[in-house]
Amino acid sequence: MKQELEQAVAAAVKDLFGVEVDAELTRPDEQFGDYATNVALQLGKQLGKNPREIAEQLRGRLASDGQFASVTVAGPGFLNLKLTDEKLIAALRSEPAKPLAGESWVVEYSCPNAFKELHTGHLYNTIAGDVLARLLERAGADMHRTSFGSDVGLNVGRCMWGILHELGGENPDALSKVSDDPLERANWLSKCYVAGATIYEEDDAAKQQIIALNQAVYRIHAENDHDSPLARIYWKCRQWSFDYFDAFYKLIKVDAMRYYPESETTERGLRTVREQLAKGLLEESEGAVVFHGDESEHLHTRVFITSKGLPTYETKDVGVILAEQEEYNFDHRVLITGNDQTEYMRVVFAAMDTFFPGIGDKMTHLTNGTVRFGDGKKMSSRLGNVSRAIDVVTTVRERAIEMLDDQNLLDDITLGAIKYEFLKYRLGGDIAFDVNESVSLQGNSGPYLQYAHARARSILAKSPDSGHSEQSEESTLEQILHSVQDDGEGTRGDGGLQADERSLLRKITEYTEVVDKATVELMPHHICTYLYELAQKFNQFYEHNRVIGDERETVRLALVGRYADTLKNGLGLLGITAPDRM
RNA sequence: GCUCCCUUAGCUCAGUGGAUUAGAGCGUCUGUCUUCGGAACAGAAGGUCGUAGGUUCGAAUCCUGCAGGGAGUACCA
Repeated sequence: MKQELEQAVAAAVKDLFGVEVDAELTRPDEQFGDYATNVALQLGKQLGKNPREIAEQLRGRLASDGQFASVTVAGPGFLNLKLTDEKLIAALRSEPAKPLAGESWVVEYSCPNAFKELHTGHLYNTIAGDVLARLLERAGADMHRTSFGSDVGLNVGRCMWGILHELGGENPDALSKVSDDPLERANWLSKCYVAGATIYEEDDAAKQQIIALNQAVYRIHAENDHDSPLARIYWKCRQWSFDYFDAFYKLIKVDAMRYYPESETTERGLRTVREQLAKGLLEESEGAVVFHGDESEHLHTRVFITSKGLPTYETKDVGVILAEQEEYNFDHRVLITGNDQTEYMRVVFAAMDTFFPGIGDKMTHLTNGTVRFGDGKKMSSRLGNVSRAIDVVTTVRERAIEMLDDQNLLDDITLGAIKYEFLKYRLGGDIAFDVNESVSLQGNSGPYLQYAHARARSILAKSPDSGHSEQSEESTLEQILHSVQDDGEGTRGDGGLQADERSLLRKITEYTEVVDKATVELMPHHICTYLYELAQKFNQFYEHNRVIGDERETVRLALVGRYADTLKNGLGLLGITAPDRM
């Protein structure tokens, strides 16, 4: 709809002044109209004419075109366009665009390391990634969700030390004493990790053991050892970690990702890096293989292979990117990490683009900020004293239990609260996660919107033909059109729809524009902002207008139905359920 | 030191070239209502958009300096 109108304005400009122009429409304050454009101001300079005169001429042309109830010139030359009611109703037919149809997209997110627990940063990152993937998928992309983490390295050595300590040696059978529950197993592994990490700092003998264990794990991979006691422990606990990831994703109801363990991608990265070294695209410096970032672009130098011959994360990242490219032949890859990796990733992307010219344009790096809690305290990622993802879920769930009558809705509300609380902030900056606010039923929260939805559904349930409360789009549309025309006899002069009805309808028609914007900008928070405004608009309408039993019941029911569907769709895009009752 | 990011109401945040009153939520204060789910609605108070300049018909939004905060800055991830 918006695009169609923009073309109409551009055509009018072409007709009158013979110039091509990108007529961009914005949504002005409601009192000014449904859309506004500043083309006249743009043209003023170009044509050497007074912008107001240009606007006046355009106004004349557009006013006669039939789809506008009014066209006005305001201020220095803004054009405010108000659609006819018929046109506004017709706008309900437009759907969000599918510009990515036929394209292969990879979104890489979550990225937890094996042998460790997911912390709050992972939770935020996972929820953000899940929603972005869903937005892109809705836009038509052939979507591939991936995740990348370490299953080798010093942190694994630390954990293995703790495991052996717990088991009393290389004693794989003793693992049977650990719980069967994936989440509890993860907790057990985490305690082992903390024990190892602590003693690594404090005891030199243990430190040497951990270093040896780390090397042993590399050997297990190199020799494909599945038989030695240590190998049996390693593979089993690694699998526990993977099972735990899946269990947690299931718990928070996000789609599973294809997980690339570092051990699977390192070799490819290493091979590639050595090839690039041979080509002269990387350099040897002080015994290490490094990439010198272009200083004019403020890129720094990073080590890809250490002087000891070990691959760094840079090399492993090269490996994953290539693995994803081979597996999915992506047209675009979106990576989401914490914002401390911004500069690091710029160098890796620049290096990749040097190795494989053009691939840099196919990759986008997004970041999520640090999560703070209500008291403003930041989390430390050292030694395991981080705030765990599971603790956030548990805490919010406890609050939800307190305030909920129907405990069957516990998952819906808990996850709605958590997801919305993370998603409502613009992606990139640090955020404050307020447990109390997240579960609040008033204010800008997930449960508030879920409630707003349930409230509307209950009205629909009271309607005469409540048997099919989720009517097809066409029948809803037809109903509104029909009713406007029928009821219109007396009120035709002021346009069929009453002010409050029109105002709600106008807001509903913004939905597709907001979804498009959120997708193009990769910014899900736009949807949150919009849904909240939509709910407020509905409350205003509902406060002042009776639905059931009113003579305008048919129109209003159709509006309420359309509102509820829109809210539900929007929440669905955010991965939040919309129960019919609460 | 250098590089990048951030600074909008008491708190948490939207708004990132457009206007007529810079918007929300929470908190504070006031009103409405014998409720189609009031978990609502209406209103008030609260901001020289960190600061000083500049560009522009027009700046919270772009540029520069400064202050405060954060991150990164070669063998960690």
